[in-house]
Amino acid sequence: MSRQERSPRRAVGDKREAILAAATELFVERGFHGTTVPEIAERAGVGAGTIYRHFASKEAVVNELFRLHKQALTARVLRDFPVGAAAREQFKALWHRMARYAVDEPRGFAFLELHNHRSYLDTESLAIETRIRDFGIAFLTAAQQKGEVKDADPMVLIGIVMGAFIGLVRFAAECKLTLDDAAWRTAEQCVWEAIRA
Amino acid sequence: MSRQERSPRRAVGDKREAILAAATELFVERGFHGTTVPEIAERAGVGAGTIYRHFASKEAVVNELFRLHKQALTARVLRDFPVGAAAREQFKALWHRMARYAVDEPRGFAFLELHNHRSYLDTESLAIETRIRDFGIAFLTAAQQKGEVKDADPMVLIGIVMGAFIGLVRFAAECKLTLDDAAWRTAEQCVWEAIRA
DNA sequence: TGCGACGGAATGAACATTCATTCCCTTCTC
DNA sequence: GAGAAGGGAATGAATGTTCATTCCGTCGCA
Repeated sequence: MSRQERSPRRAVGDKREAILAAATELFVERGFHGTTVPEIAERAGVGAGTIYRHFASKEAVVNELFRLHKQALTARVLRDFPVGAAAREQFKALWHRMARYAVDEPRGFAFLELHNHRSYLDTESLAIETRIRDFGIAFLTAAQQKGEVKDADPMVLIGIVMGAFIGLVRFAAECKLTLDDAAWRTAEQCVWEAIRA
Repeated sequence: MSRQERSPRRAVGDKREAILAAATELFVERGFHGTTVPEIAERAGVGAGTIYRHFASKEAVVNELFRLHKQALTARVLRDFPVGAAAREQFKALWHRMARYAVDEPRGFAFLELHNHRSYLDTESLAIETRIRDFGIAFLTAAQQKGEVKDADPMVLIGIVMGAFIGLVRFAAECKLTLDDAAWRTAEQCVWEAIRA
């Protein structure tokens, strides 16, 4: 509380945050079309009209969320990437950064893995979409040239790796089992063995 | 036309099938809540009211679809399973049966992997849901006892395997690349290496 | 006291579902 | 064998509901 003296407009930011948090939860639970604006307002503890004070439309909310969460994930994964390291180390770095994001921001992660977002994302959101994938493909291709990763189609490999990661998180969530550090390391080793040369 | 003389009631089955096929496509494209009943009717080439002649509600349609597709997949995977074989052979059998289903019935597969179906599936549908998973866990546990598969938590392993499979199919679909037999075999080998002891 | 953020009832559009009617096939009558 | 009658499937305009969005009176702060 005390640190908010600075900004007389603190309530603005607070409500905006509350709306985004409530919308993330509800979109994860029921999907975009299954969630109503009054529901978002209620969970956020604001009036329905207030949402339109901060966002142009329900679509604007979902696009803002997509960009925020995707950029948070991308930033974490790409920051200080060990450029010169061996592929094994690079893979470990990628895996554990994604894992930390999935653990720290379970709702954000679930939101991103949600649907066929396709139908309501705008072009800017879709452009962000491919950044991590392109990075992954570049990593795999480089590792293949060093002979550290299997010489299969990089598309197949990235599908396996990303799928395994998402599958693991989803499965754990469904079975309500918490993945500890050991489980994450075990899984990382398994998936590395799937792609190593 | 001439071959339809046999069954005066042919239209009944045909329309029901047409409704289910149209609904599968639309649910895959737009999700359950994003699809309207009149849209389903239009794509099926029937009147909106006709849908209610065959199904009690939109929810009944999606539950029927879930059961049909899930049972088709389950039947394929479990039929003539090589009970006595080595884990390596059993895994290959499981993988290639799932692969054949995904190739033969891409819409059915996409439908099953769709959502958070949770919110609109009835209890009967949810019960079917777990059959393949339970089978997979039994397979993994047995293989672990034979020392052929890594001794990690079976939940983690099944999450990786199922996730990798789904990720592969999704990725291929998104990039519009067709997986040929060789790609499927390569992927199978990769994923086996992820879990083998 | 004035200004702008806020809430939530009001609004119009879009939806799932219904129902009076049409259409087509079968069967009965002559 | 032709024609009329009956019945059940199909239809799509009509219905009541729910939704995204708007509007305006209220309230808190300066």
